[in-house]
Amino acid sequence: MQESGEMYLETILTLSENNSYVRSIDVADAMSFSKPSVSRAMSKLKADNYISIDKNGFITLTDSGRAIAEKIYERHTVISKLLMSIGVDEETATADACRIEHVISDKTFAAVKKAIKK
Amino acid sequence: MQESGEMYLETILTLSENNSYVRSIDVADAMSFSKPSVSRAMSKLKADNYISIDKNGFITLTDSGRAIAEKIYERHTVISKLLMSIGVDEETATADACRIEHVISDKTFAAVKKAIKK
DNA sequence: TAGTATAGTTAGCCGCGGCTAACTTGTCAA
DNA sequence: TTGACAAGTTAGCCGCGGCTAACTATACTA
Repeated sequence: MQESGEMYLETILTLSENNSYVRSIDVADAMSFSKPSVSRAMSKLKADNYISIDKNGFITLTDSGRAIAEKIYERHTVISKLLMSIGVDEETATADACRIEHVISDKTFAAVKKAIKK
Repeated sequence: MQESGEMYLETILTLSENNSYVRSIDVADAMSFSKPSVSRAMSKLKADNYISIDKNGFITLTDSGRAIAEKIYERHTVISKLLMSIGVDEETATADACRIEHVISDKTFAAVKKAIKK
């Protein structure tokens, strides 16, 4: 799983929470990517069994896809909060969290979660 | 400046501190990259005036190259310390710092430096 | 019913940044 | 002097992940 795949899954998850369905075009709009870029990405995610797509083009996360999406989303929220707690403005914190969330190890994230509780 | 360019400059800086000269082959060994990969990267860094290479193949950072290398190196050390201070083991902290150092904004890094003083 | 808008796909381009194979160049030792 | 090793370069391959152009298919509307 590459960083880009994680971003697609995370986006599908957040769109799912706010809408009754998610299509490729919704992902494309949300991420400001072209339709073909998203179409190809969805094909790969489907081939790897991270999402399924019904005959209407409605996208749902599989268990393994959801596991990744939720993992990344949790990191996103925790890292954002951590950054804001040390004085980073929300916009910057969100943008940076979006990049950090993909590159830190499980060990480090566990330590961050522990630290933020105090 | 891409992440890979930053890594090359940072590596050249650290090699410079420990050795009397730095050649492409030293960078290749340090980063476990092939000679051609480093050769091409050095050509680009030289074209963009981040390094100069003398007739012996000895590489030195220009002012702009050094500025970037030192910026990244400072981030590396600060982030490593931060992670270790919350209980991450040194190896993991170093590896993760190596990735985080390239993706955080100046604003966030400033906040991290401020926070770590306390 | 015909025209138009929307969604998706296919084909193919690009820059990035790794790689190998193979060549050149220079140095040093037998 | 020659042969071998070390360093660097050139040419070209690859996967990644964006992109546009152009096509198809569906559905709504005039």
